[in-house]
Amino acid sequence: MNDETPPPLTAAQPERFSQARAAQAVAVLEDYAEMIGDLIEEMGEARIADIAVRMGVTHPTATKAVARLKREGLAVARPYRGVFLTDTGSALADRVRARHRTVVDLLIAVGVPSENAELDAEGIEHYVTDVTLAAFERFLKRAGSGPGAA
Amino acid sequence: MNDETPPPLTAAQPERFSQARAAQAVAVLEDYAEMIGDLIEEMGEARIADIAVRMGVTHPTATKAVARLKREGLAVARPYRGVFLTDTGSALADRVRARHRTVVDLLIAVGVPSENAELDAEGIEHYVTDVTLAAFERFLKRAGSGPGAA
DNA sequence: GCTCAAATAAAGCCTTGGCTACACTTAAGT
DNA sequence: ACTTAAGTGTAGCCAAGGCTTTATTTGAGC
Repeated sequence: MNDETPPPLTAAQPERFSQARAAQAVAVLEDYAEMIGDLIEEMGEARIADIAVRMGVTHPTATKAVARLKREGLAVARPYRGVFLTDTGSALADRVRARHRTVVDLLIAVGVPSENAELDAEGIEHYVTDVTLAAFERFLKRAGSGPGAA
Repeated sequence: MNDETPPPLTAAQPERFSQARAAQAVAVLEDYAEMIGDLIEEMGEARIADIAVRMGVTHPTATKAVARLKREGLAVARPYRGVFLTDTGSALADRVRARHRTVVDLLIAVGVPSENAELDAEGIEHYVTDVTLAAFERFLKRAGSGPGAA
């Protein structure tokens, strides 16, 4: 194709984008799982209506999301009853919550205003891999006792 | 609805998610624009086939993306000819590229291994708002001359 | 100048994640 | 117990962003 033509392709490996796309695919589920976990903790159960309000979507959209969660084995629900998380779903929610906090803390630590940190973290967190998260935690620990924390 | 029932809703404002969703909507376009910019710079023009390979998608998918770019006024293309960026598209590509670099640099600065930094930045960058980007730049400048850079 | 392969386009399908409109349960009030 | 409103569910639509399959166009080679 173009391999022998003048400029040699510098091979920006497409896995990058594949990975980003894959991350995006689970992002929404993560958000819903976390939100449902919050609601259960706060109100004892998570109703479709509340989920919808919190996520800023309409009821049918929330219903669809819950259906996906059920299909993935993350949630259980009986018709016209509340939604609950499975152990897997609950664990996911906890992980997501912890990661969210770490991301927010890191953003603040490097000087992002708190309000913006919360907002940006919502999108960013889904793309923070374990390695990066670990680095964030190390940095926070270091910055906490060390010099240059903002 | 639930306002008067026992537990008071702590109002996790849904704008957060709306904003994240909106950011996600332009993320793909940004990636394509940047990629096309790269290709033009490297090879003089951006062919559909090359775009597809770089993005890790099939040709029709690249074609569709280009159609979207054209619709948004970011690119121009004549059938069976290469794809080019408009001034707007070019400016977007430049902005995206710069932002990408800043995000990668920041990740590295806080201790994320370079390989992971590149990978994660691909997803993260689209959610970094101007305010946060500015904070990143400030941090990098400070860390460059200051103490605690990893 | 014809043939044929490679590149592009066009068409049609799938899933996700939104939406509106409508149907049906539940549960509350009288 | 009946009525009725609120909450859920279902159906059907849309756009995005993938895909495969099929047609068309280009342009290279003979």
